[in-house]
Amino acid sequence: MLSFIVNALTMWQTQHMAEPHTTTAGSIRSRVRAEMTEEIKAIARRHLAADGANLSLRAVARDMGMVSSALYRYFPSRDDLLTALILDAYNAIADAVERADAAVDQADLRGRWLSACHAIRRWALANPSEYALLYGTPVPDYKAPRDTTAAAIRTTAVFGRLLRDGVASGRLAARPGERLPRGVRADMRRLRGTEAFDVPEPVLARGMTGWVHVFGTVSFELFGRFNTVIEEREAFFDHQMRLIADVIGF
Amino acid sequence: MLSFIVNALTMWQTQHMAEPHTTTAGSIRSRVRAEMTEEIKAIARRHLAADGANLSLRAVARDMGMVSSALYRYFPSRDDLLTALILDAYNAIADAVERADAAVDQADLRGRWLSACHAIRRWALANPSEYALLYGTPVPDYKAPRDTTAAAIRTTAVFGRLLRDGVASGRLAARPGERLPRGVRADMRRLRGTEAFDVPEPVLARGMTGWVHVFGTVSFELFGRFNTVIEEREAFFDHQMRLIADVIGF
DNA sequence: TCTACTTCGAGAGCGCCGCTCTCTGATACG
DNA sequence: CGTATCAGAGAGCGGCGCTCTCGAAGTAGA
Repeated sequence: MLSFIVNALTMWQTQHMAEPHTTTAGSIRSRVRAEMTEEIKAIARRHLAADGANLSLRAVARDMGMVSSALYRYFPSRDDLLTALILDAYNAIADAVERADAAVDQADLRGRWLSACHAIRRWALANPSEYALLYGTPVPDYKAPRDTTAAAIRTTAVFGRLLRDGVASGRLAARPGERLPRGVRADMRRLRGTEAFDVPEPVLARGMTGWVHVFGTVSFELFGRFNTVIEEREAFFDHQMRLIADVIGF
Repeated sequence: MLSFIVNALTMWQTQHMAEPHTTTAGSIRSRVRAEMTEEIKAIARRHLAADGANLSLRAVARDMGMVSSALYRYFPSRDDLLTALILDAYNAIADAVERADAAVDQADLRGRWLSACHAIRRWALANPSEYALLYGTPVPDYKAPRDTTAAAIRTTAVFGRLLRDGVASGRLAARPGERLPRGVRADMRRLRGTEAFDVPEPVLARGMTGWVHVFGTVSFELFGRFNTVIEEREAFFDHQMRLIADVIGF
C-alpha cells in the first residue's frame, strides 16, 4: 500500500542524483523505514483507543494494507510494538505536564501544582487507553525496558522540582516535631540521592502523598470507580488536589 | 473426569432410597452442578494467579480433564466466568475488611480505619490478580452486571460506617468555615441519600479522599509504581494511611 | 418399570490470534 | 552489471473463544 512513498522517494532520489552527498542511498531506506514505523504506531494507537488493550497485530497490518508477517520487519513482536507505544505515551504525558507547569508563574507553587495535576487528568481523559497502558494493570510478564522507566520519571520529576522550589523559597520545610517512621525515613533518605528529589525527608514523604493521590484519583475516574458516585468529576478532582496541596504545604 | 462424584452421589442416593424427601433427585444433579461450577472457578483462579488476566477457557478445561466446549454447560462465555470470579473476589475482600473493622474496639475510629486499610492491602497482596480484576484496568467492553456493584459496595460501606460512627460520637463534624465547591457539594448531598453514607457533606468529601487514597496506594504498590522507589512498603502504607486519618479527622 | 425428556460431555469446525519460515521481486552498492 | 540486502507475500503452526451436532447417561412421570 505505502509503496507509493517508496516510489516517490525513489523518484526524488533519481531527480537529485546529480547532487551526491546530500543524501546517501542508505538514509532513504531508513527514512522510509522510519515513516512506516511511525504509521504503524499511529494505526496501533487508533486501535488501542477503539478496542482497549487487546491490540491485534493482524488488525493493524490489515489497516496498513499489508500482510501480518510483514509487520515483523518493523517490530519483532507485539510486545515490542506495545513498548514503543508506551515509551511515546510516557513522553507525551510528560510533555503535557511540563508545559502545564511552565505555563504558571514559577513562584506560584500551588498554581503550578494544580496546573500539573489537571494536565495529567486531561491527558488521561484524552488518551484513556494509553493512560491505562502506563498506569493500569501491568501486562502479565511484560518487563519494562530501561528506556521506559527513564521516560516515566520525567513526569514525577516535575513534582520533585515543585518540592525543591518550595524548599528553596522557604514555603516548604520539615515541620517542628514532624517525625517519620524509621522505614519511611530510610526510603526518603535514599530517594534524596536523586538530585531531582533532594528535599528534607518529611517534605518528600508529603510529596509522595500527592504523587499517589493524583494518579489514584485519575485512575479511579478512568477505571469507572466514580460511576454512579461522582458526577461533577472535574470539580471533585480539583477539590481533591487542593486538599492535598494543603497537606503538602503548597 | 469428575464422573466419580456423579457415581458417588448416585450410590449415596441408592443407599438412601428408603428415606424419601431427604433429597429429591433433581437436587442431586444441581449439587453436582454446583460442585463442578466451584471447581471450575477454583481452577480458573489458579490460572489467573499464574498467568495474569489472560484467562484461557481451554486451559481451564484441560485442567478439568474435559473438552473446552463442555465448559460452556457451566458458563455461557469467558466473560461470565470472569464475572463469577469478580463477584467472589468482591465478597472476599469485603469479608476481610469487615472482619478487620470488627476486630478493633468500635470506639477506636483511628484503629478501625487503619485495620480496614491494612486488610485491603493484605488481601490485595495475597490475591494480586483478583485485585487487579476488581480495581485495575477494566476489561475493554465488559459491562459489570448489577450483582457485582452490589458486592463492590460492601467494602466502601465499611468506610461509610466509620464516618457515621465518627459523626455520632462527635469525633467528626463539618469544621467551622469549611465549604465545598458547588459541584462537589451536590454530589455529596446526593450520596447522603444512601443510608450508609448519611454524614455532613464536608465529612463525606474527606472520607472520599481516604477511599481514593487507600486504593490508590495499594494499586501503585501492586502495579509496580513503587519499584526502585519504596522498599519499606508496609511502613510507607501505614504512614500514608495515618496521614490521611489526620486529614479525615480520625 | 418402561418411556419420554433433560442434561452433559465429546468432537469437529469456524474465524480469529501471534509468530515463523520460505520465496520472490525490488533496491542498494561494489 | 552482478551481487548482497531488504521488504512484503504466502502458507502454515498451535492456540484461542465459541457454535453445533450427536450419542450416552440421568431424571421423571404413567
